[in-house]
Amino acid sequence: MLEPLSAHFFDRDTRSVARDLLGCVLVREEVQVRILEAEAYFPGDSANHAARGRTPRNAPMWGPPGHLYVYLCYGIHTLLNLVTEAEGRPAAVLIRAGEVVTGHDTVRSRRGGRLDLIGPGKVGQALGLDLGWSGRPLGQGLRVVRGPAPPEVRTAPRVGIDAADPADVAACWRYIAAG
DNA sequence: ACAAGGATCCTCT
DNA sequence: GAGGATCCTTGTT
Repeated sequence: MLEPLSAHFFDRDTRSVARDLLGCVLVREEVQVRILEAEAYFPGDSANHAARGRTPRNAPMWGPPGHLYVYLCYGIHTLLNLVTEAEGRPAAVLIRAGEVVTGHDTVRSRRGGRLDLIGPGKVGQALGLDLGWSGRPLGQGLRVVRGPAPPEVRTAPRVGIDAADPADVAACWRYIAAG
């Protein structure tokens, strides 16, 4: 449970990483968040931010695995992605939901008294992330440690990607811890 | 330099 | 269940 995930963990198929991240725990200082839901975005995927080429924002997705890709959504929410696959292959896992393990008081103060972390903007807020975290390697302020795999994993289409190709919209590349 | 829009969340009806 | 918040990123002039 205390073993931090190495870059090696992220250096493989993004969908496998997304599934295996369920149950693992994000750790920043006293706050620990167990990952309950994640989505895979990988090379050749029209819903991927990287699908239209490299820009300053999405550049971390091309970088080495095990780094952060943080971006601002709707001007308000910081969404946390963990970069996967070999350097040069733009891919990442979006952390869509979690549950607070420790640091409840800190999360409440960051979240206006709330503790629920169902939704990617809430996860970023609970961890106190901003755009300055994008591109940083895991281990420098934020790390992920192994946790027990959930008893059951469900899959579903990804959320909020209606502009992508229909086949990619329909694909079940969202992984949800159940049970 | 400008305009459009976004891998969302919260409040109010 | 609808709508507003809010600001960065991007592509275009």
